[in-house]
Amino acid sequence: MLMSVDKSEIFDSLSSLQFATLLKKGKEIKLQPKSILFHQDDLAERCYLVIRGRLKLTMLSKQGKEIILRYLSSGELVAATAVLRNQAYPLTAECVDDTEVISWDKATIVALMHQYPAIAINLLSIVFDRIDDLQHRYLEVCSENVDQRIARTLLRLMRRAGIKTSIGIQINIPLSRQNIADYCGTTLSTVSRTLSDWEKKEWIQSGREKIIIKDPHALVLFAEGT
Amino acid sequence: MLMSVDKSEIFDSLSSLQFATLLKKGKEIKLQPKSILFHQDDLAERCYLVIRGRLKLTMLSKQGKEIILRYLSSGELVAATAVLRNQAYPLTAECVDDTEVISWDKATIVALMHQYPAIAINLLSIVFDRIDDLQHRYLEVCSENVDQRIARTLLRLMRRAGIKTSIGIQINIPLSRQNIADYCGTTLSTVSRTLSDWEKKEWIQSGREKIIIKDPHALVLFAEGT
DNA sequence: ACTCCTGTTTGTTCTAGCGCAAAGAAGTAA
DNA sequence: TTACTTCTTTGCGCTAGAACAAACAGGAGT
Repeated sequence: MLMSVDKSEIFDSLSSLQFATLLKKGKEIKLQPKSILFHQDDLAERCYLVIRGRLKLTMLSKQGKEIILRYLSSGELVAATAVLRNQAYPLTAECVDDTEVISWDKATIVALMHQYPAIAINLLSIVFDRIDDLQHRYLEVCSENVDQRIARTLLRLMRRAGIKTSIGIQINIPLSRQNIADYCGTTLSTVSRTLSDWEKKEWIQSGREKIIIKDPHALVLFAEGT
Repeated sequence: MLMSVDKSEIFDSLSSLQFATLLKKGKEIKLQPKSILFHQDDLAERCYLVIRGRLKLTMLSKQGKEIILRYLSSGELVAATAVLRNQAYPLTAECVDDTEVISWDKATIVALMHQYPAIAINLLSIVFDRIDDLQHRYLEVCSENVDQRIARTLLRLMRRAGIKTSIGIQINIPLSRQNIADYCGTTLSTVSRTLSDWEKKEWIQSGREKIIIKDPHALVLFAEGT
């Protein structure tokens, strides 16, 4: 199990001994697919490191529309900042697969950060990635049309969760049309139409909750608006 | 001058002596309105603390559309994360008023964070605010219609830069219709139409680059979709 | 005063893409 | 097998809001 976690950026400069202690201080939790790790607006008491599986992070708007902010996989940390600030979770974390996480409470995390200052600095680096990602997506949703955004979404997911197959790179997350729509701020029908179109062009091949990208380059060009 | 800065969150738990040393280690820069502090895609060599005035942070999309990410005022830090990671600035910072900033290079910032671990932790807190803001705006742009977003934008700016006047709360930033459009991902014409409408309803009063909010409550209700 | 420049208003046209709905396909459980 | 549930495709109408353009207005400089 350690194998899969020790790549985690947050604990980069710790020795394996230190890292083991750290894991021991946390609480291990196993979760079923579709179970909720925590709900948006609940008070953030613990933060979580994904050990195995995948989490889907979503927000719900006042009008009840769900948007997907990010998929997390093993080695990634969630809710650290909310916990540090004694705030409510700003989003909901739901498992997509069988998932295993380790959690720490605020006191432990703060103590750890003072003991190993590198943790805070590494955490900054992670948080910056999120900002960067969000800023770009915000830019996209403000300045690009839906099809381009769908293309970028597929590419993004491919990079984060792609596995090679004989005919292309498959996105290794069960992903419905609705999910993609929630991910890039559009509707199910539009995604379906667009994907059908790309399937005809042989850029992708898709089935029920399954997408294989056959021609990433074509998608990139399309996303860039050419 | 220190007066205006020592509220800055980042250096919360430092003594005034420590804080003074810190300021001395930085380089002071004075800038004219409309001058550029740094450009998107330039290599990030220094980060900046605003002492006086205001910065406008923008990103440019590949298609050449500008979006406004945030206005910064005194006591706020920008580009710390980009500098820490030796990356390019992900955005452009432009002065809106006469502005004064202090800058540090990477080596200094890193040294400071190791000397005073509280800085990194405070910085985390700031960065989290940005994420929170961005996530909410992302949610809005995905799930709300333009008018609602314009309302939220005005309210947001009012909270960050509002000053009381006899007839309402004025947004103390020179703000054109185009700026508002860039801020919430729409077009000049739409903003103009919407504001005209609200002016008739006496929710706001506006002139050239000037907006006074007369009825914040009405705007809140409208933004919530009621 | 006049001119220039930059911002604002408003009209008109046009289309991307949303909303709704109905039918089809792929799993799943009995 | 059948019945069910959940996902997907596709058609059609409709409207929010973008795009373009022309006229208008407020400041700054001379």
